[in-house]
Amino acid sequence: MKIVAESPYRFRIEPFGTMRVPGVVFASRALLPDPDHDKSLEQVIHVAALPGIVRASYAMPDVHWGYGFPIGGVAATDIDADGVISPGGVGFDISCGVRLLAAGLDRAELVPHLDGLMDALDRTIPRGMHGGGVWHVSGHRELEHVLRAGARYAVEVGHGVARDLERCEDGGAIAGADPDRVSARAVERGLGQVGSLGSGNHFLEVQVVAEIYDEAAARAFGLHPDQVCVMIHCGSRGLGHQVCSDHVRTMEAAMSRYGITVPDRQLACAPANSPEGRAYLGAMAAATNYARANRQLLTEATRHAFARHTTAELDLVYDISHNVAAIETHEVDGKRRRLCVHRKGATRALPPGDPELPPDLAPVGQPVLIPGTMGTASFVLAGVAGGGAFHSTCHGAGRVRSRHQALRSVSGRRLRDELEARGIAVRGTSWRGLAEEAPSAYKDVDAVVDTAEGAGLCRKVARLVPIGVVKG
DNA sequence: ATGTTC
Repeated sequence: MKIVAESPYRFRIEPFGTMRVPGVVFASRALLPDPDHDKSLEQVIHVAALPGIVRASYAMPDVHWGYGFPIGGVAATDIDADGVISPGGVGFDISCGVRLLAAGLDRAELVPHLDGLMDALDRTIPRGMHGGGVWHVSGHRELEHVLRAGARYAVEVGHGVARDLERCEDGGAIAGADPDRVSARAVERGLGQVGSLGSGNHFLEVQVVAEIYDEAAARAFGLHPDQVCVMIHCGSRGLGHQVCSDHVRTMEAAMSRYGITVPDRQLACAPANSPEGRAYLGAMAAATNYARANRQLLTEATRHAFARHTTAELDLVYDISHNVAAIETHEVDGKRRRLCVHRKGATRALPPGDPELPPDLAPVGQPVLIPGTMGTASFVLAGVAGGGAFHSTCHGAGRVRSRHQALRSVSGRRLRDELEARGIAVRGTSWRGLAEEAPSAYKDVDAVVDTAEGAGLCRKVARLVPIGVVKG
C-alpha cells in the first residue's frame, strides 16, 4: 500500500490490485489508523473495489475497523452504471444516530434538581440489551405506520410537536420505505422496542454548552453558553439488526448471478437497481424510519422527566443519522449522476444554501451532532461549502481498543466513581457495559473534530460537556 | 450494534 500525504489532513492511497478508485483518508498523521492494531485502511482499499464506485473510497478522521466496510467510511456508487448497494456499507445498526434537545434553562438553575432529574430519567428511559420500549405499538398494522412514516407518525399520534419534524433530517421519515421487505422476524423483534436506547455506545446525556465557536450558527440552532441540553444516541435496535442480517444473506447468494466478486465476503452487495438491491433499500428505509420514531419517543420520555423537575421546555435542535445510504445527485466528472451514497459512521453535512435545509437554517448549513465518549465533550458542527466527500463528515470519537481490551484494563465501578467525582451523575445498567465504553477505548473527540474541520469537511459551532449520563 | 452463536 502506497499512502501519500496530500495535505496535513488528507492522505491518498493510490489504486492498486482490484481498486477502481483511490482511497482518501481525512486524518492527521496522529489519527491515521495503525495497521498493526486496526485493519480499517485495508477495508478502505476493499471498498474501493466495489462495482460502480465513483471518485474515491473515503475515510473520516474517526475511522476504525467494522463489518466489511470501515466505520467512518463514505462510498458512493453510480446507480445508473450498475453501481451496488451493500448492507455492510450501512452497518448492523441502521440509522443509528443522534438528536440534541436544547432546554430553556441554564446550568445553575438545573444543578439543584439534577439528582432528582437523573433518577427520573433512570426510571423512564428503557435501556440495555433486553429492554422493551416506552411505546407499546398496538400490533403489526401500527408498526407498518412507524416503518413508513417514522417520527412523522409518532408526532401524528401525539408523541411530540409539529416543530420537532422541521428539525429532523427528511422531515422525520425517508421516502421509499417498503415494510414488505422487512421480515416477520425483524418485525417481531421491533414491535416492543420503540422508545429504547439499547446498549453498547448508546446513551442519553444531560449536557451543558461549554463553548461557542460560531455565534451566528449557534443562535440559528438555538444554543447559548451554559445552556442545558440533552443528547440522545440510539438506533433501530433488533429490527435494524435483523434487516441487515436478512439482506446480507440474500445478497451473498445473489452476487454470483450478477458476476460480482468482492475482496471480502462481508462486502456482500447487489446492483442498487436490481430486485435484491431495491429490496434492501426499501427495508433499510423502513428501519431508518423506525430509528427516527425511536428517538422521537425517547424525546417525549425525556420531556416528561424534565416536566416533573423543572418548568423548562425542550426544543429539538436537530436529529441526524450516521448509518444510512441515500440516493443523491452529485456532479462527477462534469456530469450530474444519481449516486447511492453509503455513510457508515459518517454524517451528512449539507452546506449553507442547500435546498433540503429548513429556511431558517439555510444561511448557516446543516447542524451536525457528534457524540463524544462518556465523560468527554460532544460537538455541534455545521456543513460547509466544498464538501470533500459528498458533503459528509465524522460521527464520533471512534474506537481504538476493542470491548475486550477495554474490559481487561478498566473497572466499571472505578470509572463511575471517577465520573461522579468530576460532577457527572451516572445512571448505568451494567458495570461491564460501563467499562467497555471507557473513554480510554476511544480516540480524542476534540482531535477528531479539529481534524474534520481542518480537512474542510465541516466547521465547529459549539462544544458540550456532560453533567449526567444515562448509559445503555 | 445485536434476544452478545441459527
